[in-house]
Amino acid sequence: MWVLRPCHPPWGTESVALPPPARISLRQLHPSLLFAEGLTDTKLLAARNRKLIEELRRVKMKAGCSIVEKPEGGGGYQFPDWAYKTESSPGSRQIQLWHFILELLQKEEFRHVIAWQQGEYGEFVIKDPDEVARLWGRRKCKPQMNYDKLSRALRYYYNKRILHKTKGKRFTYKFNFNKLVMPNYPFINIRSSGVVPQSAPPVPTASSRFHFPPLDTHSPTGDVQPGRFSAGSLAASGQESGNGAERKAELPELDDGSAADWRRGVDLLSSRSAVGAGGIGHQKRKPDIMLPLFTRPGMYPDPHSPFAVSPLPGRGGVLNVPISPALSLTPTIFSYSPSPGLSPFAGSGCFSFNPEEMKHYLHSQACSVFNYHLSPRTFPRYPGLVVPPLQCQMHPEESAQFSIKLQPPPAGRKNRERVESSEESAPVTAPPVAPVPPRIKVEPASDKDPESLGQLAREEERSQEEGPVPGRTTEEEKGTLFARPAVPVWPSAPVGTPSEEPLEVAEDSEDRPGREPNAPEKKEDALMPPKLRLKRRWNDGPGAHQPSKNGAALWRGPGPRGLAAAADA
DNA sequence: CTCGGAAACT
DNA sequence: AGTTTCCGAG
Repeated sequence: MWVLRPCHPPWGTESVALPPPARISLRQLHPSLLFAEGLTDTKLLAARNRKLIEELRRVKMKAGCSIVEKPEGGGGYQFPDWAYKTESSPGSRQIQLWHFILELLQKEEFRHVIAWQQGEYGEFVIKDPDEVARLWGRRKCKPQMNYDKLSRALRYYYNKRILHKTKGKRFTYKFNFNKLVMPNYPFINIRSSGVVPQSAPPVPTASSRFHFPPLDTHSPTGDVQPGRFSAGSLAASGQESGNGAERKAELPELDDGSAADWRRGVDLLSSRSAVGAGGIGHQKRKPDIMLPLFTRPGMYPDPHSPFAVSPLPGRGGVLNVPISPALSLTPTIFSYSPSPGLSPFAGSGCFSFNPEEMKHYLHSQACSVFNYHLSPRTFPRYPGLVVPPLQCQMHPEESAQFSIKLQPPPAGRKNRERVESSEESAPVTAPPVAPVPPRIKVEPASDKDPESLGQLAREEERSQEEGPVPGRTTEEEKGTLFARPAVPVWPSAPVGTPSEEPLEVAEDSEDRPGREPNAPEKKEDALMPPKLRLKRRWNDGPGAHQPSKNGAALWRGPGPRGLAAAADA
């Protein structure tokens, strides 16, 4: 079913008046459209509808409306299946902010607005907050959107651990790809997927790569097509909210590697594959592992993007039947497979890896864990593969000692180019890069990093409260981890069995070392109301335990909020 | 700028 | 559920 969402055209000229927020079924506009509902020959329908859809799209563009297609339509997928989060929020089929952010990050033309941060994997900088907000607002038909509001939305991701803030860097956030993508499909090499301009391999040194499906060439605000994402997976955030309601905010640590996630994912996907994958659900079962066909790293324009770029141009809008990478592409030897969350892999289910590749990956992961604040849990367990603790090769700009992170200061708001309505005017040409001052920001990495200590304390507390938690996200444990890498405990029979027990054992043994010193803090923590303790665990800073205003938030009393808003509108 | 509570909105 | 809107506090 198609829905017309009156909205500003993504890249249209200046927004004049906002059409009433009505939803118009395409059927009304186009009675001849056939709908798959209740019909069986979806292919036929899809074929026929495609034409009509094209036509409608044209109409829609004129009207300044965006069309969103539901997966059941059987036609081309406008948004990734998971974007609709059908499992967790049946009614929600709107693009989510983080999807949107990813979209922007993938489009070269928005580099001047938002871009991956150099040197930090998964980290991105909003170079032009106002512009990003504007784009977001346009996408969501919220003309009043501004960075303040947008950033509030982003902050909501902290607890969900989709994002976290890079402290000390303005407008800089970081995706928790650890949770979202990386651990799941480290070696995926999807051939014939499209180009993602701002993309690059997950980790600088990794030859492993995966491809983010191509975006529509027209608009990243996707008014039209964010691209062919895998239809199947991505219960991503959905998992948190859906089945994992209980653990949602309460036990966020579980998100990261619990076998439960795996199972959940499997169940989830198997149950939805029929719908989401449009009839190719059967593919999900067979993770054919093939032998390598690697390309050399370094061909990627942006080594800091978690996404690899494909040398091949996308195949346009033709529908590739999406499959569920979470299932079909996940090598079964991965005993560790956390939430099949954000796994934007497109359909041509062809990926490969080999031991060499694995080694690369693991090394890279090691680097990532340390340098990029990923969780050590991102280490998959590979039988017989031991990763030497610290032998990461790094790119020149990242080759600083582990204890020190060198980063150019973010282009501050003042530094950044004031592009007036760049959207309309600014051609894709040289986004005048803000002249980066010669200053170099030197961050002490581990020991002074308050996160580490606090985190450790919280880890301790957690294990007390919740018992041995298999799926902790122990980002900041990296220090310990690398100082004294635990002997990896490889599950004995991992192939074909997402074993959990061995994993947990390994997990535990890994997590044990060096937590004593934090006992005091732990008690302090224990005194804190549970709710407060939950917060900040992940993105914690020095002030993590200070009883901020939080709990005793000011009571502003209820009251119609909309009035004021309506007033100034 | 950033954080996060609260309430409203979709 | 996922924001959007507002806002006080750090």
